[in-house]
Order: sequence, then C-alpha cells, then structure tokens
Amino acid sequence: MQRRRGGGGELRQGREVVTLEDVAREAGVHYSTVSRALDPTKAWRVSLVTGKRVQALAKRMGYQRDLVASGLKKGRTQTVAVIVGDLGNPNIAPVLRGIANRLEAAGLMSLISETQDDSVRLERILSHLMSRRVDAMIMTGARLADAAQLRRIRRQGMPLVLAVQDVPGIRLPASTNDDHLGGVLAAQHLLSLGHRRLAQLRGPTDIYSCVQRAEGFSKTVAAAGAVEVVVRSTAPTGSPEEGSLLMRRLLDSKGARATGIFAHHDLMAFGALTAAEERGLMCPKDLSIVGYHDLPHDDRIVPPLTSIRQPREEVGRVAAELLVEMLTSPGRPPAARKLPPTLVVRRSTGAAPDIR
Amino acid sequence: MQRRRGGGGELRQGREVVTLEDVAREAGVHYSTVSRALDPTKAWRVSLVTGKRVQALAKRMGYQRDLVASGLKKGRTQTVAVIVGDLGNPNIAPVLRGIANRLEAAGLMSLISETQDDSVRLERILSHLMSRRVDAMIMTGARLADAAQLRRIRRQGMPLVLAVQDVPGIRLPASTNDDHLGGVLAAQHLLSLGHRRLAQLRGPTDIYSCVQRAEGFSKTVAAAGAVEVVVRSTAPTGSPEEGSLLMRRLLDSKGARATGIFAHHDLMAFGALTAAEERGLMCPKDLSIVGYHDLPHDDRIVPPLTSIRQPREEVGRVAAELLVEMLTSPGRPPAARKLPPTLVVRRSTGAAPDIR
DNA sequence: CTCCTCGTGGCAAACGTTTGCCCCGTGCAA
DNA sequence: TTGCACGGGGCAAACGTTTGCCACGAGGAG
Repeated sequence: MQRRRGGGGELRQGREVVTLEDVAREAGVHYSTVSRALDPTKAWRVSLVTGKRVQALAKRMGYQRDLVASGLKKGRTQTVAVIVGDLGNPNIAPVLRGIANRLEAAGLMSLISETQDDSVRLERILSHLMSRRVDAMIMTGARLADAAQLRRIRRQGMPLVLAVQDVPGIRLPASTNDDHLGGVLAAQHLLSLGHRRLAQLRGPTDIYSCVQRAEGFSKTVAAAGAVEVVVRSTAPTGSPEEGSLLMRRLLDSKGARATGIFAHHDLMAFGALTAAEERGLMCPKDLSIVGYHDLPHDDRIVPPLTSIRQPREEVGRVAAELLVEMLTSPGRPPAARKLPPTLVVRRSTGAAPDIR
Repeated sequence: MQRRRGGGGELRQGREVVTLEDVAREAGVHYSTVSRALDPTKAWRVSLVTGKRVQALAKRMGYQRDLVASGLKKGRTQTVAVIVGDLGNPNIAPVLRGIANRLEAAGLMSLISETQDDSVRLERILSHLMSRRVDAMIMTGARLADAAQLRRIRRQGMPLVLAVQDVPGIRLPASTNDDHLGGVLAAQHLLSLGHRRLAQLRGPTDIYSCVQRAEGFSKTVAAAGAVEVVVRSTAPTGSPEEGSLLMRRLLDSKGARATGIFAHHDLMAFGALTAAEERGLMCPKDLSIVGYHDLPHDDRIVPPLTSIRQPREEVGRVAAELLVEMLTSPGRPPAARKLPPTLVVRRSTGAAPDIR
C-alpha cells in the first residue's frame, strides 16, 4: 500500500505537507482511492461510506491537494493569466474584480501581471506564462500595435480573450464597452443643449476605443447637420497636459469658436478646463465639456464634470464568461460583446451660449 | 536514450510542447545533460562545447522549461503571492510595481490576489495559495485585526513579509512608511505657520499607520506647547463623507476654533474642505488643512492640497528585498524598515488667521 | 453449478523535471 | 605498468497526482 516513504507529513522548506499517501495510510486504503474520493467528478467510483470516511479524514488531517502535481499530471493548471498594461489606471481594478470573481466561480485562479506598457516586458511575461503552463490568457487594454503579438499567442494554441479594448480585424472573443455608443451619447447630449459647433479632443489613435468614440461622435454631429471643428491630435497619451494642449490649439484656430467639447478622457477634460480658464472662458457659461470614464474625482472638481460611465466590473465578468465558454466548448466562433455606457450629467455642460 | 514517447513535440490542449527529451534526442545526448546545460548553476557539469551546442539547439527548437514539473520536483515554484485588500486603491499600484520589479530580478514571479477586504475571501485565497505551493507571501495593508491570521500563516512555515502596513507585536519583517514622522511633519508645518490650536481628523484605528500618524502629530503639538482639539472619531473608512462629518463635529465643538487641521487621508481632507465652505470658512484664510497620501488629483482641486507624500514604489521594492533576504538566508531575525515621507506644500495651508 | 455483471478498490504508469550516483575514458604520477 | 583523480555524461529514482486497467467478491440469471 505504501509506495516510497515511511513516515507521515514530511517537512518541506520547514512546512509540513500531507499527501494523498498520508491520508491513504491513515484510512487503510490505496491512495488512488483517496484521490477519487476527493474528486467530485470521480467520487462515484468509490462507495458512499468509504467516500465519506476518507473525506472526513482528509479534512481532519488538513490535506490540501497539491495543484502543482495535479497540474503536471492533468496538463491544466487551473490558472488564467490576466495581462494589464498599467495597474495604476483607476479603471482597471473593477475589471479585474469582475474577472477574478467569475473565474473563481469556475474554479480558476487569475494570475495578474502588469506589462507597464512596455513591449519588452510583455515579451518576457508572455514567455514566463507559457513556461508556467497557464490554461488561458485575458488581455486587457490591447493596442492596435499589439495585433501581431496577439496573433502569435493564438497561433501557439493559447486560448485568448480581449477585455476592455478590442482590436479590429483579429478574430478573438472580446468583451468591451460600446465606445461608438459613448461617442453618440456625448454628441447627442451636446446637441440637445443647443450646441452647433462641436469638437473632440481625441485620445490615442492606436487605442481602438478612441477610434470608435471619435466615429460615433462625428457621425452623430454630421447627421444633425452641425459642424465639427477638427483638432489635430498629438502624442498618444491621455494626460491633463495633452488636454490643455489640444484645448489651446482649438481656441487658437480661426473661425467661430466651438462651444461643445468632447474629451476622450476625463483627465484630458481637466486639462482642457484649465486651459479654457486661462483664456478667460468659463465653463459651462462659455463652453460645455463632456469627459469620459466617470473617474471618482469628477464630482469634486469645479465644475463637476459631465462624463460617460462604463460598466467596468461587468466588462470583466463578461470577459471571464467568454473565456470559460471557450475552455468548456472549444471550436466555437469567437463572440464579441459590447456593453452600453451611460451618460452622467453634471455641471460642466449647459445650454449653448449663442441660444441664450 | 529515449524514455517514453516516440515522436517529437506532442500536442497538449492544441499547444505543441517541446520537452527536455525532444531536445536531447535532437542533440544526441541524454536529457539529464540537457537539463544541466540549461541550468546556469549546473552548467559546469557539462563540457563547454556540449553546453553551447545544447543551448543553441534548445533555443532554436523553442524549448521552454516546464515550471510546473520543475516546481513539483524542486519543491519551490518561484512564485510569491502578493495579497492586497483593494486593487482600486490608487496607492497600491506603485507598491505592486516595486515588488514585481524586485522579485523579477530574483527570478521570482508575483501572484497578485485581491481579498476585496473580505476575511472569508482571504481565507479562501490563503488556502488556494497553500495548495499552489507558493514559496512565500507578501501582505500589503494588513489591519490590526489580521494579527491572528498572520501568525497562523507564519506558524505553517510560510515566509511572510508585511508591506505598507505593519502590525505591532508581531515579529515579521515589514517595509512601511514612517507614519510617525508623517504626523510630525504635518504638525511642524502647521506650527511653523503660527497655528496654536490644532486638530486631526483621524483615520481608521485598526490601521496601524493611522495610529502612528496620530501619535507623531499629538506629541509634536504637545511638545510645542500648542493645543490639540480632540475630535471623536467614527467608523473606520477614509472617505470624503467621513471627512465632512468629522469637520462638522469639530466646528460644532465649543471653545476657540482650531485653525490647523491634519487629515489622515486626502479624501477626508476633500470632505473637510467642503464642510468648512458650507460654514462659510475659507481655506487657507480661515483654516489650514494638511492631507495625506499626495493623491494625483491633489493639485487639481481648489485650493490645491498640502499633503504628505510617501515613497510608494520604494516601499514595495524594499518589501521584496526583505523577502529575498529571508528566502536566501533563513533564520535571520525579522527586520523592519521605515521609509521617510516628505511634505508637499500647496495652497491649502497658510499663516494662522490670529497672527495676521 | 457456471457464467456474467456490477460495484469497489488496488496497481502502476505516466506527467517533465532535477539530481545523487555510477561509469567510462583519459591523463598523469608513482 | 598500475593506480588514481577527474572531467564528462548516462541512469534512474524521485516529486504528488490522475486514471486506464485489472482483480476480486457478491449477487443474479440461466
């Protein structure tokens, strides 16, 4: 009955570990029986009474299945890698929560790694994750430039789901916000306040969300017969500084001034507000601004910022959902799900000055 | 030479995996030789020429060591669990970065899990991590109430380091900010501006940092012969709402008003500002406020908030450092390192009204 | 009474590494 | 020539599970 060792609970790194064999010896059965008794999907191979007895004993002895050994044997580690660019981004935490909670319900654990938006690090991390034999990956916030990388991961047979950011032209399951709709909502809101000259301060063009926002906004403006003043965009960050820069550029442009502004990021909106005030323009009297993301501080600045809110935790949950589906029934066509954002109206938007 | 299988790179879950054996067959050596050639600490057991040849071949064939198998055999998984209460806390990201970067340099990977400040989840996560045979743990933001839990982890022989929050009376290595000094800095700043009646809006009492801040502040005020108005504290959150509540309580107290306020959290300071304005008190004319944490938005609110800045990434780096020391030379007495914060002066603090 | 089935449970071979041990050949000293 | 050290590399036993297969006994049908 015993295989290799004599005594019970050995020490490892000073930790005592109790194995299947230890439980088996105590229970007077073979360790394979213990293994089966402890695996709900195999428990029917064991008589009810032995099963109960072994389970109780295992619990009493503090047995914990060694997931490393299990992973080696089964070829699955019950681990899903979640790759995120920047953990400091306040939008990402709820997404991670959504993912973790859903995965946990499926018996999977998420292994979070941060690339720090550095492609060399990404490369290192990917290689490490392959070595670690993760079962699948979720990539949040992918950029358009990552397409090749993503295709390579998929080619290696690694199940992959995109979260938050989709990449066009890549056939991968994705759970994202409906950014096109976000752009539409912003435009509709400004138009309904009577603004006829609109502009957007665009986010990075290699982020598909921003492309979508821009498109939704522009189309809606055009359809209403209003004018969109185009602001040439800059380096792909989303900082307040960039907001200020773009705003100044907008105010310097000749012709009638735009009064309705759509910033692709709340931080850019903050910067834009600062720049506008420097020129003596008051918000919302002289111009209205809609931000994006509904950051926690939006209602603490002056004026409180009208913004677009996204269902962040839900996006994470759905991404995990897609992944679980993918793992349980492979070979299905990749599904993309877009979750609708909502408009949160605060004080940074008001009636257009020219109609007052 | 070959052991079990015939062909090369098998498929697993649709992924092709190349093993030591595959490389060995190709190289015409035994797989143990390949293993040694690929392990820098064992490479001396192999002749230089064979070593080079095998390494090149392994690289060309895309061999990646299976860390699961390696972990099983070696009893070490090269994984460190990092437990965090709330990933949404903007202070935590830099700490995680500091930890990850330092651990990576030591060949370790960090496995981040979020307890969502829920002790049931913490329990589940701990059990999962033990199952996963992580080599060590770093606990960030521990609360005083977690002491028993922490002791239990240590009793199981799991190397454990505290980051950000220390717990008194527990003999564990810890990397924290010097919160006592933070309290001292806040008090000194307000005193130097001529304030003689001071007060603090205290954070949660089961967070040791806040206890330390309070102590440093109180002692400094007392030593200067100034008066500290005591505000009875409330539920242990750190929200703006609580800041408002405490501020109102302070303003309602009889006797001469305090003019120098120390809030244990920037968010509380925000709330306090709101409450003060409601009573018609202007900052910094009528009262001065010092916050804590130096949040990214501190300079965007009105007035820009004077705050205490902590070296966050450094705290993470040091925690990882302590852990690595612990793993490489066990049995050393646990070291605690406190990193000094700095005062960032902005516009929310000014000369005391009574001396103007 | 024989044969077959079915319900339990044991046996042992993997999974891919790591590593202590042994073996073989060469070179050098006695 | 013998002896010995040593460099280089093969052998095989683990690490703790999972799982296909076999064995054994009881019970039922013919």
